[in-house]
Amino acid sequence: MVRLVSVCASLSDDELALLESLAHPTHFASGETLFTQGREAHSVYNVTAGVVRLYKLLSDGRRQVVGFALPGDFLGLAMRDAYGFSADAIGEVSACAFSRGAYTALVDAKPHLLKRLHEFATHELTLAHEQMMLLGRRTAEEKLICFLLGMQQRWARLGKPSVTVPLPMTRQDIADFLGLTIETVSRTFTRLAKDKTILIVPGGVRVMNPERMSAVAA
Amino acid sequence: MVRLVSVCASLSDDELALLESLAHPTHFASGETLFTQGREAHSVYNVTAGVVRLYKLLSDGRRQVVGFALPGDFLGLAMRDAYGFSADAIGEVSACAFSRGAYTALVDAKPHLLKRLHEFATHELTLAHEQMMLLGRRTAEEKLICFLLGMQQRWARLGKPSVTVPLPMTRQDIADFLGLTIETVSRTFTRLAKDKTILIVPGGVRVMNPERMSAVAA
DNA sequence: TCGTCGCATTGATCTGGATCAATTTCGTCG
DNA sequence: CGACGAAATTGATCCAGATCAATGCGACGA
Repeated sequence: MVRLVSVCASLSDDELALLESLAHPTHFASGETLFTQGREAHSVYNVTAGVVRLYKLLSDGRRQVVGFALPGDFLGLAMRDAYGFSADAIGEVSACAFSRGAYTALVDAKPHLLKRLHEFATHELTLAHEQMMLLGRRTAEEKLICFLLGMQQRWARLGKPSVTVPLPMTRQDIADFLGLTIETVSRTFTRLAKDKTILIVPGGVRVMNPERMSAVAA
Repeated sequence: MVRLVSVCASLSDDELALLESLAHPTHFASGETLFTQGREAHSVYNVTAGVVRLYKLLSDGRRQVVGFALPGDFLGLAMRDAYGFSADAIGEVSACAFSRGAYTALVDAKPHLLKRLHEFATHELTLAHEQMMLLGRRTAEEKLICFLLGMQQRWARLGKPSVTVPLPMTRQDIADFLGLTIETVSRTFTRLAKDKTILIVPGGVRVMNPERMSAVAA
């Protein structure tokens, strides 16, 4: 198995062995559901390949995408009785599943690991605060640009630095992440492309004017 | 000292004694700053009395309030080099301060405490996801109603259940929390009062029609 | 090759909440 | 009490982004 990214990077060999013994490697087809908001939380997942859409629904169908999980990300950490959001695969996804029991046992036995998970959670919280700023106070163009730069940085931290940002999710997913409509996302992309700020390519976007984009993101 | 709420509830007496020996009781006057976004993170705080406004600023002055801390809440947990947001007192505030060194030592020494802090952080993350749903997908009226019900529940969990929700923060603070303008907040309050859904009283709001409010919050 | 089904784009119009602009209310201090 | 300043309310108007409504455009199977 590929060495788990992020959380396991600082573990000793015996801790890593223990972790791997408890992990169930799992695979999900495109569009398949990892878990559903409100259902009993049976497992925690560590994504090893692919992208996962995390979202909440309102009873009338309005959707808010709360994040996109990339390889290395942990899902379902809240670990109360029920999952707080739904998760499904965008394209093919591989993940390591830990049963709730295995997870809590592991956490109790290895404070070291708990510390890493806590760091991961506080980092997530920081990102959530930035997303609040974005949702509450930024314009459509700023939202799009911050999203593109954010995705580019995340891929870069995973060892895939590139001026071409892969966007495997649909325009609707992006709209629901940024609190916009699909039409506004599409129009804003078109406008940025006319500006020569970006170039729209199949499956993603090429960053053409990073200076201007960074300036807008401030 | 009053027994610290939430995090310390499940600690043994010796752990509690250790915690108290490291805590610096601190007091802040109305409007005083606990810490500022971007500054070096020297302390973690546990609020013991009063309400704290947590917010992020954009370079052009746009503000997003990311939360209001009530007694029992922990601030500055992210504990990277710099604070991720600013915090200042709404009215008089008392808090226990822990130096960064004391905090990390404590966390390393007491996995039990770390587990509690981690639970606290994951709960915060769940609230942050709900706030994203609110900011991205709800109308002004829904935002206001969810905010009022949320504050009511939080006071209730602290042992102050009441149909009158105290609102020590300004309309501007509420607007910046909900991603609205002060005028929209004011108008929406007025409309809800005309509906007899709420009654505006000095320093807060009285919930008159909880059924309708819960229905809107869905 | 063609038809069809999901996206995505583009255009026309509408509207919820923002912005601009006065008041009004309230808390505080001389 | 009366005057001042900060916060809140209310009204008039505007506009960014939503909504409504066609197309466009691959990918895929027959």
